Amino acid sequence: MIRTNPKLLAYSKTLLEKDRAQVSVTHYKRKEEIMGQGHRYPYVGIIIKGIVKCFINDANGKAFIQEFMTEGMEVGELEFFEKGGATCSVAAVTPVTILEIPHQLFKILLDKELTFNRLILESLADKVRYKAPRHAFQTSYSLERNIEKMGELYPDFLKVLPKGDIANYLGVSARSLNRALKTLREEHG
Amino acid sequence: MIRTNPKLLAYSKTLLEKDRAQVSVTHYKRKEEIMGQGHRYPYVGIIIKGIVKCFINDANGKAFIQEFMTEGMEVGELEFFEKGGATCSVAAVTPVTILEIPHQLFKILLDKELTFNRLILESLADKVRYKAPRHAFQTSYSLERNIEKMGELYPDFLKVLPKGDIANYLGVSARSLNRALKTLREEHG
DNA sequence: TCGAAAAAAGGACATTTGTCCCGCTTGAAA
DNA sequence: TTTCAAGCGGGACAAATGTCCTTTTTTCGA
Repeated sequence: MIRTNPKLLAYSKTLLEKDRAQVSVTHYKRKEEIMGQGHRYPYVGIIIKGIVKCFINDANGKAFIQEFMTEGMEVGELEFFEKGGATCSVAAVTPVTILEIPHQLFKILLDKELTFNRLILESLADKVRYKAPRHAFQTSYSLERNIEKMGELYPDFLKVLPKGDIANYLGVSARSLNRALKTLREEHG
Repeated sequence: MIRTNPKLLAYSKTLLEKDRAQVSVTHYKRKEEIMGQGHRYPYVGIIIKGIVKCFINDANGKAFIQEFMTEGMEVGELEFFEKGGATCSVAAVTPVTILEIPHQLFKILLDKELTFNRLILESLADKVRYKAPRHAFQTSYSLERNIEKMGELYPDFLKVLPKGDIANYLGVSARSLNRALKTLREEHG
């Protein structure tokens, strides 16, 4: 449930050596905004370290978290392909390091480097593939079952992620999340 | 809410002329299965005509519809990038015509034809981009509001799509859908 | 170190949605 | 034409979730 992309991370590290002059690295503190819904950025980001949340703000001010991401995941790549602002906001959940690839370089790599091109294609395919079961599961099973599932995928989630974020990821209110957690506590340990 | 891809449709039509010998065209009847979850197919499909639903079957036998798709949309492209079966099933909602591009040809086009490569990248980016607001909206607003939204995006949806499919798309039971439709009828016309 | 602010937990009640029915309509196959 | 399965509509009740609020705990900056 915290997505990662080892191949793209590895490629990013070679980029950092080979094309160091053309890329930059930025650090973000916990809770800091990395990208804002509707804004535009002249680069594609790749997470080198830390955990981010990618979310949409609805009209009522509530956030819906699409996914949590960590090493090797891209942010802002959708905006490279379609002009127009970001559809999601991205914020740091833990301290985060981002590699920024300027659009200009991104285009060159995409057109000239078959390896890079394929990595990006696979990364996009992966994001599409992942979203299907994620949302299907959530609407089909009980909240308790979904929480257990998170625990299987990432045992430390309760320690690392704030309750509010977990609730927003599951698409329920904080109250419902608490209720479900209590039920689970009473059932087993 | 019924997704389409005009650019890829246009490209497919040129493919049909230029590489006619290497591609094939298949017709499907209403309700017929085009791809089955977990199965593998040696080609990528592009919808030339008709409406399909792309869905996941959960353990309880209920279906969750990811998206409805029509002209120019791809099916089965995710399986090209990762070996392993399809994550979704695809079935015809109306009579459907599919252009089948064998994996072998798909690979060649992807590697040699920059235009095609870019179309596929954009198509994937589009699928990712679209899923964020779709699911965010659904969990944030009332069922009635979601139904109204469908009406704005596709006025004929109640005539074209079976009620059961609409309910599965919205992630609610048929009973809830009916209730909401009744409420809407009582409110306005 | 203290105090304000944020996060967490949960009570009480309202609302929404699901489940399980039953009866009506419709369309395709015998 | 008859028949039967599938789709549609809705009643009655149960279960899940949201809203609003209060209290406690934690965190972090002055």
